[in-house]
Amino acid sequence: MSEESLPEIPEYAERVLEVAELIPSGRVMTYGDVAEWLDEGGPRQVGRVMALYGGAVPWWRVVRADGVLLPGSELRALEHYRAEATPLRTTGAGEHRLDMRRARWDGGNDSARAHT
DNA sequence: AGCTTGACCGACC
DNA sequence: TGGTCGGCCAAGC
Repeated sequence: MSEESLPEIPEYAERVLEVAELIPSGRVMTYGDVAEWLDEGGPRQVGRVMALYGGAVPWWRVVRADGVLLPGSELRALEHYRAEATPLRTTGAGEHRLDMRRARWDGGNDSARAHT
């Protein structure tokens, strides 16, 4: 029998979304990191998935490697980062960017991480 | 069957 | 600090 009659979401996409849900509050993962964590696809594939189905998960926790806020949803993202106390940094132009060195999450291996 | 596009990345200058 | 270049992988036209 058929499994689902709802809009078919590729399994790869479901995995990506699953990882997005795993990212703890106040932390972020890059598109590339998610792809590596899944050991499949690439940053662009993850980006595509997020563009299509990201609305169903904490999309603001999946970001670009350079820490630039999601174009078009910067304000929305910024609100979340502030609420979650995600490490941010400000550029010379006064633009808000993520402090990737501190905000980047390795996937659950940071239990003993510490440094201020 | 080939070219363009995209919520990308790292290296270089 | 910031811009450019080449590489990357899949979907659309």
